[in-house]
Amino acid sequence: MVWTVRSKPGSRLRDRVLQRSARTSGLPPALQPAPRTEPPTPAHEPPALRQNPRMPKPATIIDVAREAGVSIKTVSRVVNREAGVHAETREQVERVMARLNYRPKQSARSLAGGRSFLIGLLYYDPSAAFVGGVQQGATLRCREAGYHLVVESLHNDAPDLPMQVDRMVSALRPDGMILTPPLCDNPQVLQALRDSQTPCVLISPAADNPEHPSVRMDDVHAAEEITNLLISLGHQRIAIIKGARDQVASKRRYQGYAAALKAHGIALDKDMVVQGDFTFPTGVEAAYQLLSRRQRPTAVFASNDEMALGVLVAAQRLGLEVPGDLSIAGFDDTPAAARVWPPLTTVRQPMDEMARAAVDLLVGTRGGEGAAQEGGAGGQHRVLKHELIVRDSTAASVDKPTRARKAS
Amino acid sequence: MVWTVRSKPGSRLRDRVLQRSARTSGLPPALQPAPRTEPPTPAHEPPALRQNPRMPKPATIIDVAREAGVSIKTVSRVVNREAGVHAETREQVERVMARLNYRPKQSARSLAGGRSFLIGLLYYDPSAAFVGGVQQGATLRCREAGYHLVVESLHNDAPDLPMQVDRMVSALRPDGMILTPPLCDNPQVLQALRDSQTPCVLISPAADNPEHPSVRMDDVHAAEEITNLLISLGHQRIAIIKGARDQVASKRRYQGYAAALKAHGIALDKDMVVQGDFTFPTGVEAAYQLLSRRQRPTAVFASNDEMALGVLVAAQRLGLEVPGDLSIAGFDDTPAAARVWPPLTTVRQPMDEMARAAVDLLVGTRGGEGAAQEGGAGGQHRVLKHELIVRDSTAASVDKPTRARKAS
DNA sequence: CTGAAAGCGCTTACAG
DNA sequence: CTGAAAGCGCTTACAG
Repeated sequence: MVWTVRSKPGSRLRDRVLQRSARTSGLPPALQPAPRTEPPTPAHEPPALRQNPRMPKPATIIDVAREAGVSIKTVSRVVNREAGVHAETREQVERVMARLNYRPKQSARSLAGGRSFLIGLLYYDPSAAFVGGVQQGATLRCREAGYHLVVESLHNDAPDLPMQVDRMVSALRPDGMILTPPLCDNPQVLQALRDSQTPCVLISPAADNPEHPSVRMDDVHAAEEITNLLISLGHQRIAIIKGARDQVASKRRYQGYAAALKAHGIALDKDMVVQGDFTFPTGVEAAYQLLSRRQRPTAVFASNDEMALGVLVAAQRLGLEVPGDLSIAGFDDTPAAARVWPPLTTVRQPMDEMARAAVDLLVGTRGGEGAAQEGGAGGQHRVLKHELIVRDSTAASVDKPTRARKAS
Repeated sequence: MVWTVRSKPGSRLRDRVLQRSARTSGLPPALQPAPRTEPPTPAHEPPALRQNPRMPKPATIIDVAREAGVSIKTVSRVVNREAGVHAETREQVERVMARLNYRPKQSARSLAGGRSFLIGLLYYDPSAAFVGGVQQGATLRCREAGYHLVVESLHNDAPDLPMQVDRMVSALRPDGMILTPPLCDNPQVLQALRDSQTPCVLISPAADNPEHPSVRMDDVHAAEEITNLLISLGHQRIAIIKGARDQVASKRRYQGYAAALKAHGIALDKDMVVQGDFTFPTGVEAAYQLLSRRQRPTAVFASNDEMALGVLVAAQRLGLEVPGDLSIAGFDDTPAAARVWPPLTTVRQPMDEMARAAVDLLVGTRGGEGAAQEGGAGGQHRVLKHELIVRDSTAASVDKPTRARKAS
């Protein structure tokens, strides 16, 4: 069939610009196109929540382009801070964007550009202070970088874990994922993420994974430092309450404890090692055990603050003065650690910084240096500095004269 | 200018289907189009995170339509569970979707359909167990409903709060927002949300807002019940430790306490009322005050668990038996409440259910009944049932004979 | 330094 | 019950 057309069909862009202009043309009000009403509410939308239908529609890139007298491509360049835009042009566009209160729509950017501006955070135990700290750091860094954080709570042992992960990444196509323990060590989760080609960063994984970058702190070293502190205060009988058996952090903190003792020539006494599981009651229980020994410890290093709090409560109940009769050190620097009496000596995990670093790795901020730093086939492993927080729950041993007030 | 074309231009759809088919045509391998390589990595993307470039692209609605021998519109109907698709057609499409592992892309659905499938959660204090509980319930309900939860941490007193809110909603266009205290009572936040026409649900607001639906529990009644419990155990000198002055929950819990006393003809003794601020140390401090009175209370109702824990520690330190010498009741049912010894009698806030109800309100699940239920100009206010958790920190008063074991 | 065109993958609004 | 076309609001790939 032969068709004859009288003119080159106008581009869609031009049509739309014209159409929009008509609304503000000189037509008498009665002839102006009626404001678009909302489509009939679908059955699945609650009518009560539908809002004022004649609110002006948000400005689009086309509106900005028209007002600024440039092409939409140029507006796009300004929005994305691409180099190579005349300074005057840029300023003009920025002025119009501000005036129209223009905000690029993420779904359009995502569809066209392949970036979703979404970062996913996968976690297991929502009540863990650790997850909360990571989430906090991640949201703030995301905001700075123009991204948003989508959270997903998963059971580490759910049978359909891979499917849950797949559903999330397939629908949202996040630009990256942040995994916290124990999910960051779950092979099924990692495989699902690889299948979907989603970049991810592991936070405090059990072991460095060559396939994925990770961010963590040095638990061994921190535990060693805190034990050194106790030793430097003159303590010789230093007990440790170990954390949950299935968590790597437990093992690492114990390692640091043992290393410090060894370095100072203090024999590791089995009676000074009690198993806990990171909960308050096991701290209490362990303390009762330890404090009833013929040779009582003069200091206790609990593998986390919650257990340290248990030790504190048990000691006070037994009529012991802290730190007069017993020094107590924890790990984590939870909010409660600073609030109890006496406030706890502990280690602050840099959860916030770990999360920020993870986001940086994913969105590529200072990705250049970061990526070069460590090398490794697709994996770089950052170790962030922790902080020893010395408060009043630790003091010089009653057995020996004080040697120093603080250590490393 | 006059153009002559030899055929009606093919629709974009048909072109694309043909183009895709060509890839699997009988052409010798050498002539087949090369697999698309990733575009050169932009400066802002970390090279280390780019993945295998020749992974097959995910199936689109067009692939499914072609394989199933239907139009994309029909696939769309199946995906959205619209009525009016022949059963056989539906099953055929579903089979193909499963085989191709098809997942609709949310950015495309969002751009075309105006729904983002995103729900926003705005919170202030990330360490609050309350927020954690709400988030947990919200993520789970979102997953069930095919939505995702985007979290945003905001300072309630940030000068640019409205802008921060606006940036989020303008970029993401979430289908709804969930606000927790104190943000749900912040006029600036609410105004910004109204400006953007984003539906929102308030969780536990200070007062019912006629403009927005809300979900909460009945703090007054819960406090009354717990006080009744203590009264029924024979206690007459029941102290209360009030919560932070600026939180409505504090006031409501005190109201319930006072109401219960009045109903039982017990005079409100000013010496039995101490101000706290919801933190552990104020619980300890208040307990010392109360327990040093000439007329010591036999029971203490702390306005939250954290303060109740403080009372517990203080009591034990003073050599008092709990609950033998002193009954203690808290509020919140935090994880610690069940773990301390003795475990705390308290009230469980239905945070999970509140969050789920909020999501339902926003996505319109059972919106029909929900919306009709309460009426109100655009606002419906749901009050969910709390739960009185009676544990071992409360027992019969030593002063009076036991009257009952439980109340209401 | 700037722009015109095509396309991302869906849904809406119609038409039959 | 099913489908063809247009369009959502951007970015990419080119071209100049």
